[in-house]
Amino acid sequence: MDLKRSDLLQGTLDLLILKTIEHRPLHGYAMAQRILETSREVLTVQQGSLYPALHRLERKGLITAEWREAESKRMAKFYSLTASGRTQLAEEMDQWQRYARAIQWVLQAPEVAS
Amino acid sequence: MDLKRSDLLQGTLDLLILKTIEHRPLHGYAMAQRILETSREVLTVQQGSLYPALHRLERKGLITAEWREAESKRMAKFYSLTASGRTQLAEEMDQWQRYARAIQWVLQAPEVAS
DNA sequence: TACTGATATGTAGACACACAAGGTATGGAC
DNA sequence: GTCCATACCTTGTGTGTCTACATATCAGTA
Repeated sequence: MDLKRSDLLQGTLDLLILKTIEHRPLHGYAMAQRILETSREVLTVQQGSLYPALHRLERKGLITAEWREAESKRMAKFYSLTASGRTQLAEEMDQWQRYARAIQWVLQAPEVAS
Repeated sequence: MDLKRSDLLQGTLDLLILKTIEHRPLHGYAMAQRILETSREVLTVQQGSLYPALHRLERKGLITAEWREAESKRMAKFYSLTASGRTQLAEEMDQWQRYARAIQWVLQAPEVAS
């Protein structure tokens, strides 16, 4: 009924996840918080998007999981980048820059002379 | 089989189309050419994406079609923005800027102190 | 004791949309 | 007469995000 648009552009979630665990392992819940925080409250990652994405990335061998105790004293699944995950991250960052620049060019294209 | 990734991020095609006909009506085929050109060969709009998108936008009342003779002397369907299409364009440009900025923030987030 | 809220993980089903692959037709060049 | 660029279109498929739901633990509090 409402015109609610999807929060994330399809294809960018993987990039966000990989980037967020670039420097240290995090569990899913913390990733979502971290992304919300670093995006200054703009990007909300839904749990129904996050967990399937994590499993997908794990199946692809880009991240690995390990159960550890979180700060909260509760067990949580910490994910970290694999070597190929790191390569993938670099590629996806590159592609994003390229893509965003291209869109920008279209949006700023000078009006054509009639 | 090949790792061919999708050329366009889902959700951005409408924006590209609306922007491309902002200042003058164009037919579908020409839009694709124009987007390819203004994006400096980065963004390729497939016909199988373009035409359904045009029909979608027309159904939503954001654009209107009119058969006219093209430069090529052949009949072609020229699309132009409606008033609500113009509003939508402004909104989508806004949202894109907001979104791209947010991604950028995540990608440039300073490493957390351990 | 029972409750509430934040933490933490997960699944099932719906839906949107870009894609590949196929098709039709016309006009100009050769 | 054949080929290519132009111009339109549809069908089916896959991917990925969303909503909604289910489960469990722990801390604080009434």
